[in-house]
Amino acid sequence: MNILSMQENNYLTELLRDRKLKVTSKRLEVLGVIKEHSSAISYSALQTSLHDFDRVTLYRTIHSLIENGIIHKALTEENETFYALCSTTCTSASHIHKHIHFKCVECNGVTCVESVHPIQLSIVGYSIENVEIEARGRCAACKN
Amino acid sequence: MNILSMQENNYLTELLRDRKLKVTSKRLEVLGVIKEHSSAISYSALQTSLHDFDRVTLYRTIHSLIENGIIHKALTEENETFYALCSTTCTSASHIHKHIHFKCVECNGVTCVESVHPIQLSIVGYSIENVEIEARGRCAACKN
DNA sequence: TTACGTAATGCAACATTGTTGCATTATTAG
DNA sequence: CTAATAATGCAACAATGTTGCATTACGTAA
Repeated sequence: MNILSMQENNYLTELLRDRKLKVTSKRLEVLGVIKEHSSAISYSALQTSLHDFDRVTLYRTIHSLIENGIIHKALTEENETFYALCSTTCTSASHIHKHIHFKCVECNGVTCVESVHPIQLSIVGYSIENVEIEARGRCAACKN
Repeated sequence: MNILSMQENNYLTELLRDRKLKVTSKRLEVLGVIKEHSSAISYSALQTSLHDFDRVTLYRTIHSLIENGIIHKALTEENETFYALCSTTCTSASHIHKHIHFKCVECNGVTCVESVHPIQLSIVGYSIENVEIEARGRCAACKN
């Protein structure tokens, strides 16, 4: 293990310690793959990247990482689930994302992007706890 | 068949004819169930409501209804898929919804609601074709 | 550092939904 | 009414979700 991956490892270890989660090799593996990925990673890509990894362990690992505000989910119309690291402010109690999940119809990538203007929603008679926004179109790289 | 259900039937028949889809009993059944439901209906509820209905036929029926702008999909964090009738302006070419999919954390119902203010999104360098918004919270009935 | 309590993991098993190919049946246009 | 074509039913398989339980690994306290 080189210095770079050790630093990586330390960062992810802190992430888990902060949430009082046990630091296990499986969790570090999953987080490592998600973090390496520049954009959100699909479930199938995540699974493919993890060798000798029990499916149920992956399922439960993803769950606990989501529950504890370390990663979050993005859904697409095609019924794919994507995962990405949360911002550092997320916890199990406060798991709110202000960004948009953008799916590029060209390269099929999903990225978390900030909206130019803050988004304010209100619905008469309803109380809103959380809002998720999915946009579809062409990303900067595929636009031309 | 009473007069009410005949009218219902006629309305749904028109819906299919307008999109050049063959009017079949299976499609009318599916549309009937979705239309009866006051809010969006989950896949499992839809399947349960349809007796003696082949799973593949349901799958393909849903697909063609979506493709032709008759129904649309709403996704939830819990990986459930909900379906609801589109507004009358949807076609296969233009399938854009301006409303919000609201999931009530109390009654678990999903409803299509209009936002108080029009929603304008833009992301620097990206071209946006469509936007879907999912809100979570308590609906008017469950709020108190 | 070791031992213990507890949480994580691996395995088996099953459920749900997605998906394709192909033979059969029903619908629509003429 | 008939022919062309699309819809349906069935079989089969794939992907992901989900639970229970035995085993293993982690973290804490001494």
